[in-house]
Amino acid sequence: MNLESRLEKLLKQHGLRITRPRQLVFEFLINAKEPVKLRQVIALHGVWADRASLYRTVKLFQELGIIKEVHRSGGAWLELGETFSGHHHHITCSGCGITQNVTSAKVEAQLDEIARQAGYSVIDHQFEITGCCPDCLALAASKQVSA
Amino acid sequence: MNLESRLEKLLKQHGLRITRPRQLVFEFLINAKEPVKLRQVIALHGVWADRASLYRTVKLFQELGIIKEVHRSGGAWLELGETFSGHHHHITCSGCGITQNVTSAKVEAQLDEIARQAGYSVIDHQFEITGCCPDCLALAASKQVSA
DNA sequence: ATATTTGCAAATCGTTTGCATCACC
DNA sequence: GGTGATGCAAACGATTTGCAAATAT
Repeated sequence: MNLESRLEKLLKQHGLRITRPRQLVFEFLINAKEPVKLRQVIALHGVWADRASLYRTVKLFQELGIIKEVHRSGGAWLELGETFSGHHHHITCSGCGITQNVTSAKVEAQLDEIARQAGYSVIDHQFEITGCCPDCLALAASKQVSA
Repeated sequence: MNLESRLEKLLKQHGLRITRPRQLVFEFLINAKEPVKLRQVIALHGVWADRASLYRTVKLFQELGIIKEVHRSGGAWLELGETFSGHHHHITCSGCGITQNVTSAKVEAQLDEIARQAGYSVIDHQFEITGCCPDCLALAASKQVSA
């Protein structure tokens, strides 16, 4: 089943309707392929939907788990929830700003272990890596040579 | 050297002055012992300093690395920078809200490894664990028995 | 003495809310 | 027909800014 159909099904299950602003925000998130700022979503205002509806949609989607908030430098970012995008974490290039998804069973297990040793029962975890991506490293290297 | 002296030294190095609002915010962060919301800092307004000065101080401290922003659910939190508090990460109890610092060379190394395998040079990383702390687990267990 | 920082007030920005209208089931 | 969602406009809260007065070095 494609993502759009799953959205419709999920909304219907909650007695909610499929409307233009909701489809719009969902499409936007799918096409983004990486976390976006709330501001970018609200920028759809005027052309396609009202500001208030966009805010309401984002809030609703968060409650339903359709949208997940990612916390990292620069504040809060939005991406499709795990139901739609799978469990993952991020690595972001400080040069070009591109974010890639990463997964690591090893780290997940280790984080659980840390918590367990401190006597906690684990509910959730997250990690974010910042670095310089291969493309930007290559670019920096080539500039060094020619300089 | 104590923390206050180090603050004074750092400010002087940048040609900045030691003033009441700055001391106030710094003291507040030291006493907090865990990350605080910006709102809590601004709440010092009226009694001890002006709102605008508090905002300005927080911004300045972030630029100087005196204050570090921690990003996690609930938005942005503030704590003393690594120069004053050392490198660490957090585990937060979803029950009582208390945050403890955690360190793990193992996880740090694993995060570096993930980045390196993806061809990145690592600049920074962060992780946050959410769980239920020993105290809250015990409390929940005792309630279960008596119910 | 003088450059910096403060406190105040006004301006600005982002977000939420009330309500009448419109659309879906 | 009735409920739910929208769009608009007004309200709200948080943050920033200009400027004269106060303060630290």
